Order: sequence, then structure tokens, then C-alpha cells
Amino acid sequence: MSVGRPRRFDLDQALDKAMVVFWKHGYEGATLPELTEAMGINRPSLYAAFGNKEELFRRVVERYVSGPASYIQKALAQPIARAAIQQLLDSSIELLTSPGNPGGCLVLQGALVCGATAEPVRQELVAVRAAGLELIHERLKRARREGELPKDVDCADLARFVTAVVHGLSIQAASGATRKQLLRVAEVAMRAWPN
Amino acid sequence: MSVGRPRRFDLDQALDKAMVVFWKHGYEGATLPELTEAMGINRPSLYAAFGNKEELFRRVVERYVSGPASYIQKALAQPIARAAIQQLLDSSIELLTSPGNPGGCLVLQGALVCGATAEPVRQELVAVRAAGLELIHERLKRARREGELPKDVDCADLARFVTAVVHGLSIQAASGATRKQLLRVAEVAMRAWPN
DNA sequence: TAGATTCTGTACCAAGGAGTACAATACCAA
DNA sequence: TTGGTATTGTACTCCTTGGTACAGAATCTA
Repeated sequence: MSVGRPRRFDLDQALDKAMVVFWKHGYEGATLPELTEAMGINRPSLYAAFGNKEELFRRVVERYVSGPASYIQKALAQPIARAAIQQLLDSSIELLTSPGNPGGCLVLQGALVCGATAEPVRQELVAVRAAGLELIHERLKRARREGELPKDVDCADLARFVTAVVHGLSIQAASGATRKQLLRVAEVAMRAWPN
Repeated sequence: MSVGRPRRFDLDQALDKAMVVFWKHGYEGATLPELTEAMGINRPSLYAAFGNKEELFRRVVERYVSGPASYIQKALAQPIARAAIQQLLDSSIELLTSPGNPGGCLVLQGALVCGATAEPVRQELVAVRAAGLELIHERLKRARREGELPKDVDCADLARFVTAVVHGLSIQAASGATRKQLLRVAEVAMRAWPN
């Protein structure tokens, strides 16, 4: 603890509160009054602690990736590739429809499109999505090396398919689909698995 | 032509210009200066002709559904169900990656999430998406009646899967994926077709 | 206890948002 | 030509947005 008046709120707790707001309304749709209200702090405190709205959002995304969205790495760590993808879908659905937080995925609805000023934020989210795709791609390449996938399977195509399904599930969740419905979609999707 | 000073612009042309702006930046991200500039008219003309931003957007969505997005009905009219879905995916991809207009789908990026004031707009888009799902669902039920699908197939699940894939493709397109990449994703997706 | 330091809270600022008043203009009908 | 009508263009209004100045308050150090 350094000198000076101590901060009266917890940084991580405040980030979690901000996460919910951005998740629900997107980067542009989230207003500062809404953010400060949810975080339980006033505006100057927010600016002192996080810089500005954009930096706050980046911190939130970081936290989202290493927190709620960390199920991706966990799933892909499964020894059997097919089970890894299955678990990826299942745990995606669990997060997307978790009753405690807004439906859908922050990385999608944070800024799918936006006005000119938010363009850097959009670009960042595009990069985060690309990183997710790459994780899946790497896992599938490993599966093929290890003989779990036929040699004639294109791992890039399959990875992109899996990503597309996860994104599609996210949209459905954001549009009000139930967990049960999405789990059945995942079941159908798994029929595309090569054998 | 009624009395009074004649309008100096074409309503439908103006709507098409506005469509591109909303498509690219979303409902909230599109500003009135940007809209009027693209439409080649000034603000009072816009308000006189379309009411306000929200009504303009609704007109644009109508036009989008009955124009660019009408490929859906066209595809589903195919006599063979499998071919209908195949064509649905292919023509989706064609629109989503058409060089002339913004990547992705207006019905998704128009307002996936938003601030409080745009909530009615978001709801409308949710309804439009639900209508699309229903079209596919009906087509699949017909296919099952006609013996093209096994009786134990759940048409609702399959329809939702197809919808999710299309939405996933839209996200990918909005994130910079190429037409070729998406066509291969569609190929993978079709492997989930029941037989 | 005094000073340095950092956070909090009120109150403000400039910029940009959507929407409109009103005079000028262009057409039709008589 | 004249009057009625609807559009255009300039110039506004009001509100919300993100961001900040500054004084007061709370802590640590010496």
C-alpha cells in the first residue's frame, strides 16, 4: 500500500461490474453514468484508475478472456480432440446462457460494428476472435498429427467451422434461445465431425 | 405527382444509400450527418420523408429483407431440401462477402446490442431473425413430410443449426474472412445433414 | 503534528448527438 | 398571374456524451 488516500473500491470488482455493462450494451451503448453507477464509483475515480472509457474496455476484455472465456483453453486441453471440441461447444453454451450475466459473448457484442471513434476497439475484438480461431486451429492440427483426424481433412476449414458455430450460438443466445435449444444445435454440429 | 415543390431525390435510392451506412456502422453508430451525406439530402428532407432515424432504419430493414436478403426465400423454394439449404448457405455467403457493400449482415450488425434508447430497434431485429429461423423450420418440416428427412430428425434443431451457421458466417464475414474460406465452412457444415 | 500524496465528490466544460423553426423556393391548379 | 402546397437550406435548439478542474478528505511518513 503506497502513500496517499487509499482507494475505496476494489479494482477487480469494479472491472467485473463494468464487464456486465459492456457485455449487455456494447462498447458504444454503455454510457459513463451507467458504468460508474454499476461500478459504485464516481467519474473521476474511474478516470484516475483506468484512464478513459477505451482503456477501461480493454481491461475488461483482458479480464473476460482470462476469466469467463478461459473455458476455451480448458476445453482444448482435453486429450481427445473430438471430446475437446465437444466440450468447447458445451462450455460455450454454458457461458452464453449463464443466468447471472447478459446473454451472448462480450467479444462479439462489444463492438461488432461501430462509429468511427470506436473503430480501434472493434479492431481489437476482431483480433481477439482471430486468436480464438487460431487456438482451435492449432488443436486440430495436433489432432491430425496424432492420427485422430484423417490426413485429407483441412484443419483450417474445420477450425473455422467450429468458430462459426460458436459465434452462431452466441447470436442465438443474445436473441433469447435457451440452453437446451443450443445444446441440441451443438449435437447437430458435431455430426459434421470427420471420421 | 401531387401539388407542391417536387422532391429532388428518389426515395428508394436514398434508402439504399442509408442502408449501406447502417450496414457498416449499425443503428447507433450511424450518425445523421453521415446518413444525410450518403443520401445526398439535408436533414429536414430526411425528416420530412422518413419521420426520424428510427423510422428510417425500419424502412431500410424492410428494404433489406425484401431486397438483398430475399435470397432466403429463393433458396428455400428449391424442390430438393438438401439443395435448398446448400443454396441458402451459398447465397448467404455471396451476399455477406459481396464487394459492393459492407461485410456481414445488416440484421445482425444493425443492433446486436445497444443502449436503452435503441432497444426497440434491437427487438425488431430479433424478430426478423426469428422469422428467418421460422422460414427454414417450415421448409425442413415440409422435407420431412415429403420423406426427404428421416422421421426421427428434429426439424427445429436442424433449422436452428442452419441459422447458427449462417449467423456464424456473417460474423466471420464482418471480421474479414474471404468468400473462399466461407464456402469451405459451408461445405463442412453440410456434412451434418442427416441421411 | 506537519507535510506530502492520493483519492473522492461536486460542479463544470466542449463536442457531438438527434431533432426543428422558418424563410426561400419550386411546382400545380385555377 | 396568383394562390396553395410541399420541399429545400440555413441556422438554430436542447440534450447527452466523454472528459476534467478543483477543493476537500483520508491516509502514510517523518
